[in-house]
Amino acid sequence: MKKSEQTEQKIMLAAGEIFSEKGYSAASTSEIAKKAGVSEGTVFRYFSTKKELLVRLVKYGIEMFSEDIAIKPLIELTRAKKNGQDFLYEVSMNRYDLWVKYRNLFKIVIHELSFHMEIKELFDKYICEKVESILSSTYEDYIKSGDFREDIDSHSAIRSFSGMIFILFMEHAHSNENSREKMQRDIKTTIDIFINGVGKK
Amino acid sequence: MKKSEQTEQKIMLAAGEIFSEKGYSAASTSEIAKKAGVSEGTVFRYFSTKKELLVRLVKYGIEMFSEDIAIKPLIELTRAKKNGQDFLYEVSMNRYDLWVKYRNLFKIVIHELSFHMEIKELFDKYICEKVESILSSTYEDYIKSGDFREDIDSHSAIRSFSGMIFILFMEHAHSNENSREKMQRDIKTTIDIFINGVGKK
Amino acid sequence: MKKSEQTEQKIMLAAGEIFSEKGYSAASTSEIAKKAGVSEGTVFRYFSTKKELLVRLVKYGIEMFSEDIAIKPLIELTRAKKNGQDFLYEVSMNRYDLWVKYRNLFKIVIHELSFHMEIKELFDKYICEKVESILSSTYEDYIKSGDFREDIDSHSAIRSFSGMIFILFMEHAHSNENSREKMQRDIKTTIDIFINGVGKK
Amino acid sequence: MKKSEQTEQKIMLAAGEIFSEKGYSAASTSEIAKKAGVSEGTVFRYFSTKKELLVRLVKYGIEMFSEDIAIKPLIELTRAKKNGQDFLYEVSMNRYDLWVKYRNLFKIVIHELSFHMEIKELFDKYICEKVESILSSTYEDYIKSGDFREDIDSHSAIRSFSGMIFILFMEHAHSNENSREKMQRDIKTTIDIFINGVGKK
DNA sequence: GATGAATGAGACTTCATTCAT
DNA sequence: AATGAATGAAGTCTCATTCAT
Repeated sequence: MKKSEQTEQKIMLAAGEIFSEKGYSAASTSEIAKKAGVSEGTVFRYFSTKKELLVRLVKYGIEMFSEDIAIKPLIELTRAKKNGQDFLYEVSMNRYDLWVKYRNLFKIVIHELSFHMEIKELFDKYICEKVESILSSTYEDYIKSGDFREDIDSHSAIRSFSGMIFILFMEHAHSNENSREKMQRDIKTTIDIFINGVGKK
Repeated sequence: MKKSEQTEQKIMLAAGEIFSEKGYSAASTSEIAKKAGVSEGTVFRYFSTKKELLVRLVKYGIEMFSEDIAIKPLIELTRAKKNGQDFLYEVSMNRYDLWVKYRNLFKIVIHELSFHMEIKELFDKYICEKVESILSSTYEDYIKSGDFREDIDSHSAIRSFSGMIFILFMEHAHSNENSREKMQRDIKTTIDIFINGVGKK
Repeated sequence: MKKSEQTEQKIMLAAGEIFSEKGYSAASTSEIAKKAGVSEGTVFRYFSTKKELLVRLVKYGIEMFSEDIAIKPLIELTRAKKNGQDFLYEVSMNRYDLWVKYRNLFKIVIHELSFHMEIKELFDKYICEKVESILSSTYEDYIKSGDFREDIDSHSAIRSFSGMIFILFMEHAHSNENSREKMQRDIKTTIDIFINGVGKK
Repeated sequence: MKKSEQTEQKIMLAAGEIFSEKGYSAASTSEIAKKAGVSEGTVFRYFSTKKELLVRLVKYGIEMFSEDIAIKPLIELTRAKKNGQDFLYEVSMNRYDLWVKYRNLFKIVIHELSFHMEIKELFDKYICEKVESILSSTYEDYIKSGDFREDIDSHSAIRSFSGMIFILFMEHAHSNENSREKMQRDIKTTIDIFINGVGKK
């Protein structure tokens, strides 16, 4: 990696931490420069604008995330055709690990989503659509194979499942006791609810 | 209502709109003053600090919300003992109407939650706990009455249901086609999933 | 005069001096603020932009100049119908006094003319056209009265005369020996050349 | 021409364009470097300072101009002894062509004259004095030969004539319709005024 | 000899906050 | 009680200049 690329990385890394910590607009470029160990002028050599720093940072993060989400799980999935329960568990844990890895990125994206069109577009295009497309095709396989009900449209199902998982992650993010083991148990319960419902048979 | 209270209200109203529109830290007190139709000095007569304006605004909003959520539905609930499905539907639609009414407040709370301890505490204390306590006692009634499974702890169930509904609201907030009718249908589907699951019996 | 108008004046005055001394773009707002005896923030309360400060300053100066040039000499002119020689002398000396009074303004206008469209427009509209219109009508009176040649178009004549006077002012501005007496003599010589030419009869 | 001289030329050329376009102090060295097709570092290898770039550029330009003005016209003048009218016409058109050729240089010199002593000195020494000395000796020849009046001192005459021509050039520079033909006509009129005056005989 | 990455001082500008009126 | 003028600290950004490669 060239030196200039290293500098760019250092700046994006520092910006990622500070943006996620105090939000884009409360973060100052001087603080970012200091954390990155470069002068403020250098920040603007690489990113002509504070906003551009945000957008490039998110774009770069999402690209990396995109690779991680697209490649890794599909390989594991095709390797062993699992039942719905196990599949969802794998997907959720994989997402959880990604969540941990990309925690800062997600925090930034979720926060700045509503203030910056560019971020919303990246989010819609590279996260929502991608996740939906991966899940929906698999979901419909399970319908065809007779495991899942046909009278629930896959969009609603996926949305509901995503919401359950999303809020679970949030709870863990904001709580102190957030071990991987607890997460495993919580995910299993959540999937149980999703597949079997809470109603008594 | 006294004149001074009116002024305070005007300022909080204006602040609510601007905070929700561009975020707390990107909002400027001068813009708030202008929208409220008062001078900048006046803002600081009522709120010694921009941050205090945020906190008092959220506190006030949450108190009003608290009354709305605590009183209205409980009356309706006790009036007619419903089955779980109908109860959840009522609750969800009621929450949806509240969401619409308190849209700005929620947007602010969700955004500033992670940057301001005071907001997080208010949120935990007056929203999470309140909602959880209302729902969990009812939920356990349904367990006892044999409608719901005993092997799912009420916290997990409530969390999952909240997540499903939350993300549904989000989808509507960010989409263009967001009529009340569509919401009614979506909520019914979501409750169906929650109670019966997606798995084939 | 209200206090706020006083402040605005102080800032424009300071800006006028510094702009004329080192040019618009080499002048710094902090220096202007210091010279005006206000804080830098105050400068931007009155002029949202450094550029706006320049434009408003020029506009204001030109308006004052416009009044001075339009009203004063016309009164004197109508009072006593003079011959061409005396008329031009009066006009030139009047212009010289204005030049001394508006020295800074002219320096700024002449310098920034070519970099800022707004200034050029103000200059064309309020100085060139005004001066031309005042002079040309009078000039044509002299033609009609048989004092001046008919075969020189008034625009060329006025342009030539203005150039002679302009460069004379410039010489005085850049020289050390620039008394009013010397100017009077130089103007008389210049007018002699203009009316009689340098060629021998 | 050596390679290093070429580079120096390229930089001065680029600087000349940008300085004349937006003024010395609003021009940035990075822009100059880009336009010259060299790196920013290179600019500072050849010119230790932005200011030095300006001064050397002007010095170099004035030297070239000096040769052009001193050599060419004198040859033509001595070749054919003309009358005053024709002589002035030749000189003016020659100056006009030089003006077109050195347009950028003149614009820079005129603008920076009052902000940089070095430029003013170069201007006075190499342009004013030179032009004055060339013209004044010739002018006095015409006095002696009885063509021109003796009662006008040559400095005043030359100054007046220069002003007329200067402002004519300015008018052309700022107007759209600025053909060489129009200039020829305007110069002839101007000279007519200069020699014969506008007064009726 | 040339490059372009890095710097840091300083530019313009914003804004929460104070205070005389 | 209310105003809005004034502040000054801090923010984003620019740019001449240096220096390792």
